[in-house]
Amino acid sequence: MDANGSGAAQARETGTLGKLMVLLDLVTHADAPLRFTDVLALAGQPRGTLHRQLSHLVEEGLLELDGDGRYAPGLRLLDFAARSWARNEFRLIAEPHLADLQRATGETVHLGVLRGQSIIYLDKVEGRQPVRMYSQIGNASPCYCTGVGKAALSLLPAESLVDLVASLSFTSFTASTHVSAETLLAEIREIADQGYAFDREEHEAGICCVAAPVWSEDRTFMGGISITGPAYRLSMELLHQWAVPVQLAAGRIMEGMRVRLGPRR
Amino acid sequence: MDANGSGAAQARETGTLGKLMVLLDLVTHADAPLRFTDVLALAGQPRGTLHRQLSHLVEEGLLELDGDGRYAPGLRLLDFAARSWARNEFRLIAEPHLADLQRATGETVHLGVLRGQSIIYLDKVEGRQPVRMYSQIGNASPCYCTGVGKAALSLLPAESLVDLVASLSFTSFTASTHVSAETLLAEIREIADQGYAFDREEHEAGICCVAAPVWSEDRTFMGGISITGPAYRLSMELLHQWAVPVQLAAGRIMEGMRVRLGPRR
DNA sequence: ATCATTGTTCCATTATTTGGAACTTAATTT
DNA sequence: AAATTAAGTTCCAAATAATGGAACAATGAT
Repeated sequence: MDANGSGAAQARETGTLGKLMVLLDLVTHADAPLRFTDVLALAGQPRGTLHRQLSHLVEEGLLELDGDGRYAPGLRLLDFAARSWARNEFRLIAEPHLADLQRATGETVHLGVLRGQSIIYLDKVEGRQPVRMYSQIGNASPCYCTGVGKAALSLLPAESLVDLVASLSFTSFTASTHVSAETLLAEIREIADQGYAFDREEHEAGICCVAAPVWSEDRTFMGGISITGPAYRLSMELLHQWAVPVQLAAGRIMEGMRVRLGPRR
Repeated sequence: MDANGSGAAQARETGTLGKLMVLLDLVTHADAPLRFTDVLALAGQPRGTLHRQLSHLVEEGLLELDGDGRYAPGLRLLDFAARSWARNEFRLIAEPHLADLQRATGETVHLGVLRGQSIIYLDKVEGRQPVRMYSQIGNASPCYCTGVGKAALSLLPAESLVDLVASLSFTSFTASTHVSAETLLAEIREIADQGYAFDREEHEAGICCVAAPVWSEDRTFMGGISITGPAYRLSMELLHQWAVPVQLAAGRIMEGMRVRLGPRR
């Protein structure tokens, strides 16, 4: 939970839109469709106001209201997302290099970028197992307990890093999850020196990864790529070996970005 | 073009949100990131107003503004969509039956629902080829030239059907695309009798399919499933044979919905 | 049948959005 | 390099939309 960047209910300077987005967040983050009364309790707004807001969201297809009067995320969001994804330049450039890395290692490869306090996964290339589409793509995961997340944090200038880390609220997903700013910052410094990051079962028990940072020159995209797999198969020794190919792939992606986007700036 | 339901620039009764969604549509439907001036020309609004609206959308992560001052769809949309998709009950119930159908035929199977004038694809199960994730899922396609779309239309009560068809603006994607309400309505009537629909290369040259309608009891979901493939492999004779298994799979999905959702109503 | 809960509509008040113009910055031309 | 033009940003009184309390309807439980 609290996976997305909005986190605390801070007042945003986005007027009417901000209020509606809070509601959209609320409904999409819920574990099941919510009744009007449920939303009422969560949103803490006057009934009349809330009713109109929800109506507008439904009218626009951002939410859906089923026959039982329960609100669920709307399918129009899928259409928007499909477009957003299909045309994303960072992903388009990275794609072949992710596939190469997958073939070289046989394990699952991810591409993610930092947005607020979260890593949003842009692509995933899996091995032979039947792919569960959408499974990871689009997912927002915390930056402080994922390989890509920590790699991304290592790209931030000192001040931004401290600010961002200070604003985190740590959830202990496993026994190894960072739960303090101090230990996290210490590891980030180490990652910045080394040029690669590990996830030692910090987000999900039994899953670990090695990641390298990737960024675009204009800093629109700051994220990373990772090789992920089950801990029983990916020893720390193996992950250390893979640090090199991950960094090389990251370098090739950045070179691709430079060639593609550089001339224009 | 005009793939989603919003189609004509009809004034929506959704106040501020509606105006912002028009902008979001505009930017996400463009073929490339748009400069402020481009959006200005397309939206036809005062500069000051537009500037604030775009700022709000960017602030909320629905749009992104790169270093060159170009607006692109925001990645926060991916997060919303991933949640919308992950929890969609219709898809969850249909999934195993889609996989069965894929195995039985060896061809690609789709699940889609009608939203406005568009079919939004909720799932796709492909054969052995490496799956291009997101490739079709989330995509909005016209209802009048896809198998799933025509199957969905055959579920509508006469009056709604006529209204919807009247509001369509036909684009001739191939030589076989319906371009008139009359021929389309005639085929829909036929489909309603038969219980299955074909796409004879009407949306994409060389691609055809057979589809059967699927709906939930409360009519929240009206759509269909299809077996799709290249015309050279899928003769009309073969598609006719597959009409039976597609209809059977559709029936099993609906039974699954009844069991899962029925008790609550 | 009655009461309690949930969901919807209404409207004066309040807050936000609007749009024109002035202003700043960046790009282009002379 | 200076002048010119275009692009992008900020400001504020007027227009518009959102708010929230209360009354109203629909649903469901006792």
